Amino acid sequence: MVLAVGITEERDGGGAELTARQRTVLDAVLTLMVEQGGELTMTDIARRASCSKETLYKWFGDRDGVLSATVQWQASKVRAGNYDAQKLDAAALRESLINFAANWLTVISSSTSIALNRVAIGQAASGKSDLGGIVLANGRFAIGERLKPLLEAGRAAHLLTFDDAETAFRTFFGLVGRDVQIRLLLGDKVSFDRAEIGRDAARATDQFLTLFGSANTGPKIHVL
Amino acid sequence: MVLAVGITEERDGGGAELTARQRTVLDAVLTLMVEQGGELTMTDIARRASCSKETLYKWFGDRDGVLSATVQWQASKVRAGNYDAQKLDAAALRESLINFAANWLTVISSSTSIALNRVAIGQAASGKSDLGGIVLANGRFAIGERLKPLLEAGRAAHLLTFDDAETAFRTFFGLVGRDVQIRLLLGDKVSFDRAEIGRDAARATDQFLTLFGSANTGPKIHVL
DNA sequence: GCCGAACCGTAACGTACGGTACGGTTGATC
DNA sequence: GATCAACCGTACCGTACGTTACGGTTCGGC
Repeated sequence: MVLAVGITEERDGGGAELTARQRTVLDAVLTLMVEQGGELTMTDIARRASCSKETLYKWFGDRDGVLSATVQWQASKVRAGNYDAQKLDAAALRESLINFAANWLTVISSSTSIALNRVAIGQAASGKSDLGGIVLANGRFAIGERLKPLLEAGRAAHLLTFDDAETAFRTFFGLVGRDVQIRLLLGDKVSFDRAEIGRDAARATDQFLTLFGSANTGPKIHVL
Repeated sequence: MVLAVGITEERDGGGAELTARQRTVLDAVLTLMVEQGGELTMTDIARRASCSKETLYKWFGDRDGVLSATVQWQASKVRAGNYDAQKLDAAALRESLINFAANWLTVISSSTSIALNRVAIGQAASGKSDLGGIVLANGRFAIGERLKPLLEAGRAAHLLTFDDAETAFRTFFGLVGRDVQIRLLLGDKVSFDRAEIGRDAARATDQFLTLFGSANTGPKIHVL
């Protein structure tokens, strides 16, 4: 729950201690990020959120605090439920993996995620207040921790074969994401509707099962 | 010689028309990007390059022009030779793929590439002067165009099976890059020495061959 | 040796923006 | 209805930085 945020910074992680008003302010920051990219001034934020700059500074300390709180606020909204896999057979495993993949693709192709990652990357360049770490912890690493139990359940059920869950997950990550995220971050217009996401998720999952599935339980049809 | 800085951008691609002095200036910008991240002021650049700001503006128009010229200058240096594959057998194909993968991993994990991508992504957020497009064209898409002939030669030699070279390449891209690039861009310290790159390149290649290799020519040993 | 072009170093200008101060308003508490 | 805290809107301040201007120096051509 509490996110360790580097050496300094020990803000709460989930936004649980934010007032409703503060949450609406941070939502305003989010929409502003999406609308005009990383270029948000404190004045912009104050105007959009209909609050005074003084209040912003009182609540969040400085501009960096506003950005940091916004990233964590968004992160706290993304958490999806874990898939606890009972009665896991090959079909259930495949379906769960496809769900994970589709979910992930939906997240990274959302305009909110793109804007947030851009801000965090821009910040990572200049070094202060580890937004990149927060985004990683709530994106890449969070999904890894949520997926690993499923992979290990698959292994326990003799549906998957691998030594290291982390390594297996990283391959899954690569098969699902491919070049999508970097292209989106660099401004490439990638059309990505629901149907396409579903197809990609299934393809990535079947490729993953080809690589890591036990001999007797490969995918039904290997779709290239 | 004079760089057009208009709406549409129709700059020359390679920096072939830059004078030696201009190239050293752009190299100074590159090292500055690496050293202090996206935060470079015109004064910084002028001081580091031992040139006057007036000259910078004369040569490149404005700050954006400097950044854009720098990105293209770096891009013009990255082009590596194509692999023309004669007498292609399974071993040669595998070796070429591993070379591609290792090369690519080396590039994306270099501090220059990271700095450049960060600048381009930051710019992509604000919209003006498509640095993201330039980086994509010289990174992701350039390597795609260089790899496809090899893939198609592999198919012609009945070593690979796929319908669409683009799709096959994107899977290869995902297997090679996995989460490396996004983690590096977000500031995660990923240790990545030459040995590790070699191992990753081989693993990704063997996974790719498992997925796309013809039945009779899989990888020697499937390394998970 | 003179001229002009190119360029360096630095100073100066204008503005945008982070951060602060302050008067006015709302709303809860008593 | 008096009091007080929280907050809005706006004006204000200081500075950093993009951009321009200018005096001084180097250097090739004649």
